[in-house]
Amino acid sequence: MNGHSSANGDDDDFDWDTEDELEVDDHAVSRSGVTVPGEEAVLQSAKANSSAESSSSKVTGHFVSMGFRKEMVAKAIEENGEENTNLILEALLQYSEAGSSKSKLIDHFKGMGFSEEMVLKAIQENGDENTDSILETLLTYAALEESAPVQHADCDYEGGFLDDFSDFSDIDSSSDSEEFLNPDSDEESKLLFLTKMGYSEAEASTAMERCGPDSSIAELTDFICAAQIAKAADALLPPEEKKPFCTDFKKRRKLDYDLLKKKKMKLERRFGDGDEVLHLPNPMLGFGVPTEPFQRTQRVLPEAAIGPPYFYYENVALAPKGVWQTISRFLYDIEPEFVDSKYFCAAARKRGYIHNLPIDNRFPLVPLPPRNIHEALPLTKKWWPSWDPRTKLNCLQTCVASARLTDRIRKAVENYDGDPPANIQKFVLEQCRKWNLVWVGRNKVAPLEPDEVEMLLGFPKNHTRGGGSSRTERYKSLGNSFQVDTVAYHLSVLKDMFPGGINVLSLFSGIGGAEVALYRLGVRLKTVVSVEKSEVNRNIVRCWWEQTNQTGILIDIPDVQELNGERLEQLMSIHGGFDLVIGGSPCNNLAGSNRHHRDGLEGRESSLFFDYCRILDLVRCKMAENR
DNA sequence: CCAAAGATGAGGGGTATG
DNA sequence: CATACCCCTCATCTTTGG
Repeated sequence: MNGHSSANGDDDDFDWDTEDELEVDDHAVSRSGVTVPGEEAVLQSAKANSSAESSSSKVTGHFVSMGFRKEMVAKAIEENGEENTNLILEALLQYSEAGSSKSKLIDHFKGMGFSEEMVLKAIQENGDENTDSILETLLTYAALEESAPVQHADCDYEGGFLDDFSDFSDIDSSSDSEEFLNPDSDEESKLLFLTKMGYSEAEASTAMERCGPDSSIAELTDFICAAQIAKAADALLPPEEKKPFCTDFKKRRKLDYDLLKKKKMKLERRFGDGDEVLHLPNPMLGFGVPTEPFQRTQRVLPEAAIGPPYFYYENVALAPKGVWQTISRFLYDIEPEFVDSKYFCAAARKRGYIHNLPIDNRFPLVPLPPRNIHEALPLTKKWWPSWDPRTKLNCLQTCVASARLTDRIRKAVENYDGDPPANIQKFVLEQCRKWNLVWVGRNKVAPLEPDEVEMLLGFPKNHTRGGGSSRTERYKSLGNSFQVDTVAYHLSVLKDMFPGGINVLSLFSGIGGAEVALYRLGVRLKTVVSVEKSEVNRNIVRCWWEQTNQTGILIDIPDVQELNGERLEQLMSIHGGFDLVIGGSPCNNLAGSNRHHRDGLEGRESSLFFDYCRILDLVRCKMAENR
């Protein structure tokens, strides 16, 4: 996780570098992929280092920047010499505290068919945090092995690039280099800094010329990256795919980026052929829903998956390819249960759930919520035109339609006495489906009100209302939440098992979907430790907790990073172990509606999934110890 | 008058299904 | 091939509160 984790504070604080940082990641991957055709990658970079002035400290710095302790690195270098960074890395992995999770990562990629050597190399280049980058690098290696070797002479930048990138990637989080990022720094110091980062003087000065004297270090390195990537792309891509030179730097950068993205997709498709594909069930009934006859009451859990504690993980079903395989792999290879909440309420919500709960003797919350639009929103029935065939709403999302759109629809429809012509109907229906609009008057559609969303999702009315929550925030929090009836159905098996109540660790709690589900099931909440970064959401849960006269204790923690082994141990010794670890990690880098950063499980927010795993592992270890 | 919070509107593509 | 769908982000405008 990089320095400014999304778990604390909003992204707004870091506007200035977010985009660049992400792009640099991608550049680095593709660049390194091209400049490193064979197995000498590591040696090569080591050589480049030793030719630099203070090679030993640079090697040390490199590994320290990867998150290893300085003493450890020193020990590893002493044992293995500084020439073979591969050996050093291996040694570090062995005695690192994070060794277990790293070897898990290595195993993960080895399981995908990559050689250990390649995997280690890729991890070394990308760090162990960004598995997507690692995968991308591995895919590039694989592609390069297949295709003709790339000429080395083509690239002037090979000198220590790998290590330089690691150094650079560190700049954002290392406070003592902040001065260099100051756009006011004078030209000489910028030049010096760039060369210190390993770029050639020629590159640095070209970049300064092109970007102007006021450009920041970030802009300059971006430019250099783009120049390098352009070269790399030229070498990699067949001539017909080359784009004409584009003078607009930003545009050009985007072009290169898009090209490489496509390339990656192509590779993944080819590479993924051998892999098993995880299909979403159709209809999406999971192991069964209360309203349909299909039901599965038995399954065999992998040995490693069996609790305590019970755990329950949720995320969007329609994630990019491979994401659910990865999630499942990290959660003890349990088969995900994909369920569409349209079988529980009047709105669709396709989600995947991975849990180790029993699946027999489930029961639903009563009363069963209305399952079509007219029952859920009776006032719309009067105005619903016969040519709108919808009976269910689409997924309730975080944003709602603009007034301008509903106005356009009104104008389009009110021109006609009877039914509008087919093309108008098509347009209106398209927009209604896209924005979940309902008919609230003659020729009048409208987005759902927040309290209607609360009802559809199974929350008490006004659950998110007031207490400092704005309208937009309500939509956002609700859109990011559980459908309570669906989750409650899965959790219902706990009721008989824990008549005295349970201790819950609720990660990424949001507005408390899990807590509300358990409460509505009649499961007593003894202790709830709730981790949620949004203060507004924490207040919502706190208010709900107090007004429902809970007899247990609610502890809220704002930052998931705070929940380390020590803190967990403390909590568990005071309150007893946890019976249930529950949470849905952020989906915004997985969700289809995200136009900008649908980066997969390694995205800035969605990568918090790995914190879920980390914490679950810690709880499991401590629970096993105390048995 | 200003700054900050809130609301608004514009905006693409991956993945599955037929 | 077309079609449907998706726990969305960003820049900009508007409102609020001092």
